[in-house]
Amino acid sequence: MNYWLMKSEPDAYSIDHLAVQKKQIDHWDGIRNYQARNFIRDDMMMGDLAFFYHSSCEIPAIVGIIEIVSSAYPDYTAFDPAEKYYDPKSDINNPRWFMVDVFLKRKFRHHVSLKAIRTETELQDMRLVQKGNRLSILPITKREWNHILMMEN
DNA sequence: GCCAACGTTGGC
DNA sequence: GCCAACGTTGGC
Repeated sequence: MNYWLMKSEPDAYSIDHLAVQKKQIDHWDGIRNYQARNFIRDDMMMGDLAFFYHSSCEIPAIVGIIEIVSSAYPDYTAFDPAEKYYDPKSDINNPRWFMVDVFLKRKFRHHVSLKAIRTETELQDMRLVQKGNRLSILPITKREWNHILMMEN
């Protein structure tokens, strides 16, 4: 059982987009970074929990909790030239990119902003607050997970 | 819109 | 394998 943080730009896909999906389940597509790909393909497991993080927006923040409800499978949007994240180098017989399905467990009553996270001495080791971090999938320790849950209240 | 920090690409 | 050029991410 692992903990993660998963980033999405709310203009492209926010937690409310997930909330209106049937059964509140959707696929998490568009990962086009090898390190993030390796995390979801090799380390992510069904039952893992993740924070849903809004990036590149007015108030970057953790906005809810999602559960991983599939194992990793090929990201089929990479095969479709009409898709934004089409990648001609991803072969259907040897897929380069993967995705998982996620289920919305709950939206936070109070968002936990990046700004607030930066002020917590207990969270200074998080890659999220370190300089130059661009990874869209980040592992989180149980200690960090619990601390952020505490910050919500 | 700016820009720092990466990651990727491709010539050599 | 090196590295300059280029593209992207994401906070501010």
